[in-house]
Amino acid sequence: VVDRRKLPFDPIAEAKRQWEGHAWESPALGMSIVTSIMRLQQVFLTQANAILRPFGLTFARYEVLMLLTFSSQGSMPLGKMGERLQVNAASVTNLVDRLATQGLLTKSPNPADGRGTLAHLTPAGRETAQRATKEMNTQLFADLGPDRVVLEELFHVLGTIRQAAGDFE
Amino acid sequence: VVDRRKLPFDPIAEAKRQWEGHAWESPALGMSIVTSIMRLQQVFLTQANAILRPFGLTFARYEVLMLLTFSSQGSMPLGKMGERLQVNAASVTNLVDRLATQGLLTKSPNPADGRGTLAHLTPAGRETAQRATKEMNTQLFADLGPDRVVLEELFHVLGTIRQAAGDFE
DNA sequence: TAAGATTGACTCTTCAATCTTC
DNA sequence: GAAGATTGAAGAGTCAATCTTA
Repeated sequence: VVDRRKLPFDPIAEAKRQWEGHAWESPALGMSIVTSIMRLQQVFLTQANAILRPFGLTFARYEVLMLLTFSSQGSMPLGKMGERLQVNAASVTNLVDRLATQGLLTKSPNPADGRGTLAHLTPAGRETAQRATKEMNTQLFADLGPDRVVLEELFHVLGTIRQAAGDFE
Repeated sequence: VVDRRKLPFDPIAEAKRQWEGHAWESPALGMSIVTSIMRLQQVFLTQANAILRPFGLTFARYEVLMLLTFSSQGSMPLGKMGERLQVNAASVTNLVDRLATQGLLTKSPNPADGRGTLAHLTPAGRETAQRATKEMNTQLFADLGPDRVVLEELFHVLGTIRQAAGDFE
């Protein structure tokens, strides 16, 4: 599984230099940050999926499970889940169906809306989410590198950019 | 195309509060940052692909083109491209084949290694990359929201995290 | 044996089209 | 008509297995 070899230099910093040398001084920084985000997402996703594999989960399905865990009744309409997770309705259907097949949640018609569907966490789903979170917390979330103060500031800046990009109001 | 509706609050900040309320105070910040990165990548990717669509490109293929643009000869072995872009060899094959079909690059055996393949930028490829970059610079990279000083610091912190995650040495 | 590249299977994502119900 | 949900198609990513050459 050593496919993504470690480079002896930062390829994005190198790209930034190239950009600055091609009369693109101004957007070079933005390009570097967008590329860094893209790369970091891949790294995190790979690590998360490796941690979640023993539980039969992927990061996308883990997020669905955690969303239900945090809901008051352990259930939620599919449309609301899509809003919260910011994913397409088609993705929600796909993820929920897989989790239902795994017995981690059940689907049922929404009594409040004949068009809607409700996803409801099963005891097995709650149990799996709990155990998976323990691993995610220790193996991925606990230590990203920089210290707490820097990470607090980072979270704030990322929020500002997400807001500027229209992710929320 | 208004599928990803804008929420009146930040769903990740909400998740952070939930995390902190479930005896996971310590990893809550790391979870929030990982999730923010995941979400921001989706937002950037969607915007980038919308900008690149008129050129018949996707962000992944655009990166391949730009890498070749910056190489001295306009050509590079596929394996080296995978290292630089930090993507799987299978992805490189796929992307290069698509770009070759579009006439934006050509494939040829590597004279220095009988096992290898070289991708070489065509004039059309160089032209397309140049025009696409103009749009990417003005529509995406030029203004991410925060001012220059904050973005410089952000780029540095992201680099630290990528390094801690083993993206480069 | 190891490295470069390719293929096929699987997951996740979006988009477009469709069906049912409000 | 609009909203909730589903389906199918296309793109991109991983992994595992394979083929060829060093």
